[in-house]
Amino acid sequence: MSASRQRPKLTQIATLLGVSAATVSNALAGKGRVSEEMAERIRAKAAELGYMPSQAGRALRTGRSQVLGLVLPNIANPLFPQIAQAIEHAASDAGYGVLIADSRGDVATQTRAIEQLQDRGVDGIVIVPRRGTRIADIGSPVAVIDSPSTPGNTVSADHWQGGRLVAQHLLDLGHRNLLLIGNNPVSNVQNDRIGGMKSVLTGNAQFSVLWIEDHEARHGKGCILGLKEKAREGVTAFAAVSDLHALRALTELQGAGVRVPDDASVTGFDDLTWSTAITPALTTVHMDMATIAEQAVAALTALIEAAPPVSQKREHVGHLTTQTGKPVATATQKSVPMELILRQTSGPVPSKPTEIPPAGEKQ
Amino acid sequence: MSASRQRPKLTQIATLLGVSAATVSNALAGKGRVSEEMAERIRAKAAELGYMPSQAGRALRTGRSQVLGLVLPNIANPLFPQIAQAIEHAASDAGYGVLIADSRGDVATQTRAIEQLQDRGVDGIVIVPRRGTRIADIGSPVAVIDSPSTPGNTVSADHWQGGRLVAQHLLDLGHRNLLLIGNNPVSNVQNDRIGGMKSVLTGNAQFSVLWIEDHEARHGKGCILGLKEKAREGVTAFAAVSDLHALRALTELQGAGVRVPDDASVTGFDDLTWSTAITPALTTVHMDMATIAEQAVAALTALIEAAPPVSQKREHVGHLTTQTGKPVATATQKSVPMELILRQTSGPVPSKPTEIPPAGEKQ
DNA sequence: CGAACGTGATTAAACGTTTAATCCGATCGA
DNA sequence: TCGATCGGATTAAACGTTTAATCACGTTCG
Repeated sequence: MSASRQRPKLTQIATLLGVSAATVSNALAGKGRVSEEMAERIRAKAAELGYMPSQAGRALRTGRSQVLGLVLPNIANPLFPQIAQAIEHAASDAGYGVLIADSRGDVATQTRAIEQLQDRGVDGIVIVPRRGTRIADIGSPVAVIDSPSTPGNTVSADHWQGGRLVAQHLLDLGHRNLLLIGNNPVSNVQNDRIGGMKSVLTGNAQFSVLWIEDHEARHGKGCILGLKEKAREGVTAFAAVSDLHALRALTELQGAGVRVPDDASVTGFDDLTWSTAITPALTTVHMDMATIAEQAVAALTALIEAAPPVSQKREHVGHLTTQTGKPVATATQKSVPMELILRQTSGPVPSKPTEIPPAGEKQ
Repeated sequence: MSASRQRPKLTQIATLLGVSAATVSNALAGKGRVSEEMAERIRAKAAELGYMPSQAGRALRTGRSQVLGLVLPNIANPLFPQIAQAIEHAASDAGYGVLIADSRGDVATQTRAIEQLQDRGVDGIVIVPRRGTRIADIGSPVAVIDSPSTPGNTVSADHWQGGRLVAQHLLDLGHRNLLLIGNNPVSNVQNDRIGGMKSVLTGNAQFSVLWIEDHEARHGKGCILGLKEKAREGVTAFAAVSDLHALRALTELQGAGVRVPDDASVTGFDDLTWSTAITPALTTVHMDMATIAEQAVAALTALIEAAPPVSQKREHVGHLTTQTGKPVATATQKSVPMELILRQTSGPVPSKPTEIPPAGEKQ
């Protein structure tokens, strides 16, 4: 069991079998004209030696690195693991590696991150843009994951439909007085979710919207949201646009003596990992990240294959390439349905008016 | 403002200035013998053209890709964002890109992920091993982030000291009856944390340990932990080895009518992003991931520089290279102190025996 | 004054792969 | 039987960079 001493290269296989390197390359790629018998022997030898092509050599020749860049608004975002994992799987399945980059929430850093990825020679970039940002035309193939209301080559979850889902669920449970909790109206995603919810809450259902950043701007960061009072005023369901806010609501209510789901229901969005780890487990709306990532990567690879490698003598220019040679973003708009995950924080509206213990909490 | 048409290459700068490509390369690298005047002109031209060297060409020649691999036990792990972000920063500062790989919790996948990274030509690998796994000698330079009790070239937080920190804090608050909550005793990290706590809890303080996986094996996954009963039996502090478990404990206690921190204290580990978003905010122990990542990357780059590129004719073998030519892992063991973050879930032990509302919760 | 030296630049090879162009026989059709 | 065709393999160039070896030339020293 001698450990692999040197990375075997094409010429080694070639000389060992008495053929040329080109033949070996062709055989392994299944491209040129190689006899089936020869091809078989070559594949066998390659397997025996544990041959793996040098990405560097290949990249240099083909102009393709087989690597995608993933730029995120903020790696520390709790949703990030889901995204990264899904993209990594999808990319890996498509034969690509994933290089990560962090915009650290900063829009300047975001463009810098993109440039750095390009310098590293990525073939394409998946961007989850900082909220409110639009991705201008950069030189590389790009796929954006955001919300369907983002223009450009976008794939995303159908946040609007997700909003409808959860609102309908609460309606079905009998709730008629809801509080929608969001963080910041600038976010396309949050707006879509809220919009979806609103679109269902017509007729005799009433609701109001609490934007946390507004509230904190007035009362200080990390302040109490005052949900207990809301509950006393008759709100029986708290629908947050993110599990994070749902968690905040849940703990604030529980700490104030409001029983969930007996006295009030709480729902979230995103199905973060810990949403089953809390008691009661959180009712939420799940993004099918696997599908989203798959579509994003598929769109990206399509773009990559369509565009000629950057520095290639193009003799007879195809009728599809633009003047600049940039890939024509086909601007596909795909949206993937979300799924309601029923757990324990949502329940039927209480029959009698909720009995909330008197005030007197410190802070 | 003509957009960069083609990626400029060395020879373009060279011909434009009437010198050879080698001189340009030397000037930009600051290596060979180039007159300061010439170097300046070259740098200016390079900047003007926005020249960026082709990683492919460089990698092929030097055998170095300037990319590190990051292998994680499970990308979906909530701690992952912190780790990934820190590693990405550190690597970026050191001039490296970061390629991610997911072991999906599976040990077989872990080795496969490592191999894939190697095939992609990474210069070194940072591994956060699946719990209980030992990283055997793979061909590449490796840095492991786990716990100090892991053998090999490791850097990690000082989980033991972190345990001491939080236990001492609870002692100082007057708690004498604690429940330590862990998930699985196989984890080095969790063991260290528990061990550190235990080491402080001597004398008249009593405690017991609850391993969640054991408990769930008996009562079903996601079951109630029975903390209310513990509280009634006199436990006043619940110290979890992870914020995740702390959150579970907190919500279970709150839902059962136990006031935190008035009736009981709860503490966690890791300072996950949402730990300030809950009410009351979670007292926890923070890992200095930035420093850990920095040290891991530093150790890795040192190893990389020390080891000769894989396929280089080594004529006069240095006296340091081993027979196999593998990098001699110097097996540094660095541990970075943790920091106690005081928030609202920990408070003084209640003066009178805790008044817990009667049982009667529905599951 | 010739040899040694130092400085600044050039030449050429090499990294490992892909691919267009080419070559060599053998087979086939006319 | 000759030319065209085709299958199967080879040759050679190219991708963009780095670097050891070399060169030209002016200076300095013995």
